[in-house]
Amino acid sequence: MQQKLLIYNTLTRSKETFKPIHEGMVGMYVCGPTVYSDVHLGNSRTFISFDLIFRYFLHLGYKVRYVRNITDAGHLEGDRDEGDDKFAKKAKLEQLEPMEIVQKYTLGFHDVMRHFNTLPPSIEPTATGHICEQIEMIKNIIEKGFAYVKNGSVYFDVEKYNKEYPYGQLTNRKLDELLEGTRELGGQDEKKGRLDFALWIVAKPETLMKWPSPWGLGFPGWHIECSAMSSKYLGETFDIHGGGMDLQATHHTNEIAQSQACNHKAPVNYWMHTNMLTVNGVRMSKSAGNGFLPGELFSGNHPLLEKGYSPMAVKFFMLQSHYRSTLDFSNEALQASEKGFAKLITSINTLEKLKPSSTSGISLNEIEKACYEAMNDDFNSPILIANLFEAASIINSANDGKTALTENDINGLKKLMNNFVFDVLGLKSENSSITTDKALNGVMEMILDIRKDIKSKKDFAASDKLRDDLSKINILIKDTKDGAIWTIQE
RNA sequence: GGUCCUGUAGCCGAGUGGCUAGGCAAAGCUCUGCAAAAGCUUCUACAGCGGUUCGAAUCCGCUCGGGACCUCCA
Repeated sequence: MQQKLLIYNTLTRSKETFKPIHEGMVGMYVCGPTVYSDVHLGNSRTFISFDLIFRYFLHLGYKVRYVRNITDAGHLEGDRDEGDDKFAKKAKLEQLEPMEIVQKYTLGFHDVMRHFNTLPPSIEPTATGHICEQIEMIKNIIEKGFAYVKNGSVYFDVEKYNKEYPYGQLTNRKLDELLEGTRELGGQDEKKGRLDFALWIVAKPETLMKWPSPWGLGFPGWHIECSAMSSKYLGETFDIHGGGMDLQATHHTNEIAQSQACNHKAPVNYWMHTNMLTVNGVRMSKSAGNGFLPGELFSGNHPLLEKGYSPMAVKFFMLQSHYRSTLDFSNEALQASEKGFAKLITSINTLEKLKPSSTSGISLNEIEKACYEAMNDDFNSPILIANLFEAASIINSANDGKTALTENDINGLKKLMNNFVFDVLGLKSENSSITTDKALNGVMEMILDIRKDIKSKKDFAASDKLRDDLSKINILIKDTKDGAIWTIQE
């Protein structure tokens, strides 16, 4: 806890020493998914990155309130503030109630997160569950004079806001520059300024999801939900707000404006943004049509995939790059991670059978220190992993009898691997003979014993048949110099 | 057009003034009835051209690539 932790803050474009508002506690808000379709792999990367951050804070002993929302209303197809929201559109398409869409994809999202072994957030609030809070906040913004009502809709007045606060501070841009980049307002547009965005949108007769408000029936704009829910659960100013880099320019910029307009203070101390997953150098996204679904990746059922990859191999692949760098997706890279991950896990298993020696040939403290230094430097997981491979190499060397480890060393290595591989990185062993099924374990022990007997009589035909037959029911036998081991192939 | 980011060995990726990650692949070796694993060793790169410096992949300038945002997106 007394360690100096550096965090790259988008606001200042530099690494800053993390100082929580309340000693020993962290308030963190991360923009969650919009649940109108399946989350793809790029979305998953963001949540895996923040899972790493969440886990590291926990490991350091912080009490963390991690809020990650579910956007289940009010997210329009375009930014024109017209038309139906994404849920209603999808609902019509699939002939379902909007809330059936929400339920379906929320469950799917949770399933994916479970596969990736991410910890659930402390609170997972939904936009539809916080309509009152959003309406209250909009009322507040109107009272403060930064929003105006037009035909049942409410818009945020960006140009007025910018006279008091720097609107484009998060992307380091001035209002004039932003204005140049936007499209002309159509004649029928209700907005006063080109950059103005909707806080509340009037319902049309065909709108499915709508709520009563002081301005009539309607539904909230996209940005207001995060401001309303983050301030409700974390306070008017909280420690960390995260999300994908693509949210920086619009969504997060508007969040700051909304909160600042209400409370006259900055809502967030540290803004953290994760970078994009790319395919052949181009960002993975729904609109580009190059999005992989996690399920396709696990099964290998996709034209661009040579085979399936396990969730942990995919997660390890992501953790081998820094969260602020783009990461390019390819079969080759994924296979490299799959093997590297297996190597790391194998070394951890090897640790169990090491015999302690009376002398020590290593300096465990140095490796441990390097691991913490890596994570304290803006959550540098690639460097952490490099150090863990260093530890793996020591373990292998000890197993070969080339390095001496005391009992203390071995226990220290176990603790190190357990802390960083399982707790901080959130990885888990996938294929192993470690099963809770006592009967299966007993039977396998017997079979291997019998096979050992057969082999010692050099009846290789019989022993190979046993191996082949077992592999047909997905139990793999490998003969090592220390005897045979078995694994279940999933 | 505007605002930024980026170019690192066959591939993926850290590093941001001197100590030159790591993984995969490849080659050689060890172990080995076979199969499969596993282990060890080797391989030294920073787009190009200038500049600053005792010293640059790292700082500055230019050129050439790649990408993001400014429109829904994690």
